[in-house]
Amino acid sequence: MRQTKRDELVEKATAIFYRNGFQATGMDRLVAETGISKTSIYKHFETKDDLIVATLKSRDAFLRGWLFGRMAELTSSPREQLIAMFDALHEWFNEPDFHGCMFAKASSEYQDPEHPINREATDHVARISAQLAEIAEKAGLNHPSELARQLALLKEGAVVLATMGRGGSPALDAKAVATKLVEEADPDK
Amino acid sequence: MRQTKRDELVEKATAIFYRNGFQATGMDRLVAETGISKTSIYKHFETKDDLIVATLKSRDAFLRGWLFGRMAELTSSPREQLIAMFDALHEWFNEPDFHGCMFAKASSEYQDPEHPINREATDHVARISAQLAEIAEKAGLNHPSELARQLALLKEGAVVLATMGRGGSPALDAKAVATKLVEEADPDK
DNA sequence: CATTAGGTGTACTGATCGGTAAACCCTGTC
DNA sequence: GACAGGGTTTACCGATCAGTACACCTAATG
Repeated sequence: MRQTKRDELVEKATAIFYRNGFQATGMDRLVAETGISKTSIYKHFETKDDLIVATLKSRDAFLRGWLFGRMAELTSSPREQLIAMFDALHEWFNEPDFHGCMFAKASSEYQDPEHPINREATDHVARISAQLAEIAEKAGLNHPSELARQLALLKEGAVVLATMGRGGSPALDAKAVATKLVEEADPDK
Repeated sequence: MRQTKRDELVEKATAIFYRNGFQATGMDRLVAETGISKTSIYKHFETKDDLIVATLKSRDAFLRGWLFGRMAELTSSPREQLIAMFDALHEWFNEPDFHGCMFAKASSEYQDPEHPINREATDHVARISAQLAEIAEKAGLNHPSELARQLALLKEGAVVLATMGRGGSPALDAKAVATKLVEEADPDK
């Protein structure tokens, strides 16, 4: 019942795809870097695309778990969590192996909205937005869904600029804007 | 002196790469869809990467020209232009052949910061930020460079959500935030 | 001991990749 | 009328692509 080999494969493949890109990573390279035979890989996944989808599911669980977990670590107040998200992002951007958002890359490389890989990517951003809206609601702020959309906007923009920008601290720029937005959505004036 | 054939190639290749992705588009397909022979292509460009860089330069000139041109059409006031950018973006997102930002895709597919294709992509966002800062300065607003960074944040976030989001109007969400930011940067309180 | 499940290595398939070679075909200009 | 530049077609190169076939190994279970 242990499916450790499959898990090991997904975990290693996630890292390799993230670092190296999807189309740019051949199956032979995957074999070489994971030490798992191609036969074995294709016993667990019918196609490369299936494997990619699995890595995205894994990454989605990890990333959302980490982000919202870190926000909860930083503060227990839902209202402050919305702002603390940008501190968490700041930490993420400054990790030495930060290479942008894996889902943005996936969506770039597989543009067809019908493609399961693209679906997985758009699912990820939808889930993040939904969680933000939930927190905004819990915080009792005005127009929680509008606020969540705006915070998502800032979050995605910060990721892009952290990836493609030249220096600076986009997460902190975003935090400044987010702070204003949250203050304005405060029902107590 | 006429380099019409080269221009025709770059123009057609830009559209194909934008619609189809870079790595996913083979040279044979480029030949088939442009009607230009491979020999001819390689007489103008040493490698596929060189051609890609040329398409990015072309797209950069077109996109920035269109965006800032449209902003100027919508209003002559620099201050209002900063806000009108999001109306222009809204128009762009709703064009039937909108497929996201070509430079984000380029940066996704060629992650190495030393790679000329990645450089071209980061150059593009840097140029946009610089132009925004220039306009903010001209508008006489407070902290123009900070404001420009925040507007760039909103712009990139809107592009991502327009590409990967599910419906909604991210450009208009961003416009609402941008309006507040510009108002707050007004030196006359 | 026999069976079975999960793993391995090696070798291979046909297709496609980026890029090249060579012969030819116009259309202008000296 | 010779020549040259820019274009064409066709065929090809070695490398790599995703995916498969097959024989073998090993450890747990009956």
